[in-house]
Amino acid sequence: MKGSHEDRLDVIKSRIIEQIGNNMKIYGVSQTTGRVMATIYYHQKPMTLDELSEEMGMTKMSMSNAVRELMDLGVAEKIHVKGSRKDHYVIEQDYYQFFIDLFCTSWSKTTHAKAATRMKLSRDLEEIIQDENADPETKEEAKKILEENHKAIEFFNWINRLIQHFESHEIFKHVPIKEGNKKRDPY
Amino acid sequence: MKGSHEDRLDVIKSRIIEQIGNNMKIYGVSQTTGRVMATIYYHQKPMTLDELSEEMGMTKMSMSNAVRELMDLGVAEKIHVKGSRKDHYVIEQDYYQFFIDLFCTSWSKTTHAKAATRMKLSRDLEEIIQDENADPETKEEAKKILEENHKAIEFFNWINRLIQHFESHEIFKHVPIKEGNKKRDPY
DNA sequence: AATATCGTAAAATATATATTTTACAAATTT
DNA sequence: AAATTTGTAAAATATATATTTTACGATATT
Repeated sequence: MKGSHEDRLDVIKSRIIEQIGNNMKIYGVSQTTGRVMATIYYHQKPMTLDELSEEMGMTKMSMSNAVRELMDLGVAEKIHVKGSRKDHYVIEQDYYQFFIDLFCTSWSKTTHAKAATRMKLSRDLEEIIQDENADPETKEEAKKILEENHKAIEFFNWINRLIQHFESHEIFKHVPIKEGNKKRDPY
Repeated sequence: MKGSHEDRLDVIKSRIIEQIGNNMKIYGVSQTTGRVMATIYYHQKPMTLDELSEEMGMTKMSMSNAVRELMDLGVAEKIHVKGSRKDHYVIEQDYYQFFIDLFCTSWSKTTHAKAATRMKLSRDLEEIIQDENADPETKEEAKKILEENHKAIEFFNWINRLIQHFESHEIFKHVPIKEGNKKRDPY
């Protein structure tokens, strides 16, 4: 009878971990990576690749890939535990900061490069528009695209400002975390 | 000489479309769907599946899948053009509204269901905690998970409020679109 | 009513992604 | 320095996703 409760708890835990794995897919990370993240989170202590491998029944290599992805996203950190040769990994504990990290990493990754590309294309378009030999119809279309490009660049700038709005936690002033978690304030 | 400018314009156009296709991947839509979206957008007129198929060099079936995905995300709309039997598709023209549609659709899709699951699990945990036969250690862990669950539910609520913050365009008060596009106001 | 057109479901194929296996360099212990 | 352990790259395999082909019902046209 005693064991059945533990079993139920394990079921609950694995369902939560599974759910988080699915959730993470919208952030653009693979299900496995999401599960690794959740596993470390619920373990409450830093974990090694071998522990993860054991716990999840997958190869160490997969775990290595997953934690790298998490570190790239800025939500996992490699820490040294003295007495052990193995790398240990910890996960951002704050849900909101976690969200911000994921959101901002994936967004800022694109905007800069994309805006730069657009600007380059805008210069090409300008050339066509300036060229006197260019066919008027072509020029007309170039102008339209140039305008679109301008709008796109403006939009990328807005995204950047939005990222800042989140990173600076300004957003919480306008969409407050209602109750609890007061300790996040010091950020 | 005249043709070369047109060619250059085509290159620019296809690069932009390609870029948008890549961009969209972070929103969780496939590259093809992103390209379809960009193709319709830059075409400036409603497009049919056959036109898209022709333009993109892919089967009509693929186009059908893509536009359905876009409609599910709330960024494309099927319209009737009189005189034609074929369905025509249009794309949300406003970058910001487009962003909001994508963001909110993908987020709200998860939160409701996920919060419900968590609440159900919380009730299961309560049962374990209340049960006098349960092992104290197990109870302790159940309490911890229950608390985590509570935090998660609170977070989902925050996400919902965040979605509202975007859908209501409140966000623009705090992260304004600097210049131009004044016509968006009436939303 | 017969014929043609349109859109999409279902099955088949092709492509991309995830996972494991194998191999090896770098660091650590003996 | 030899042997062991750790983490990861590269290649091989397995799995999932995207795309096309085929087939067919619904609607419109003749």
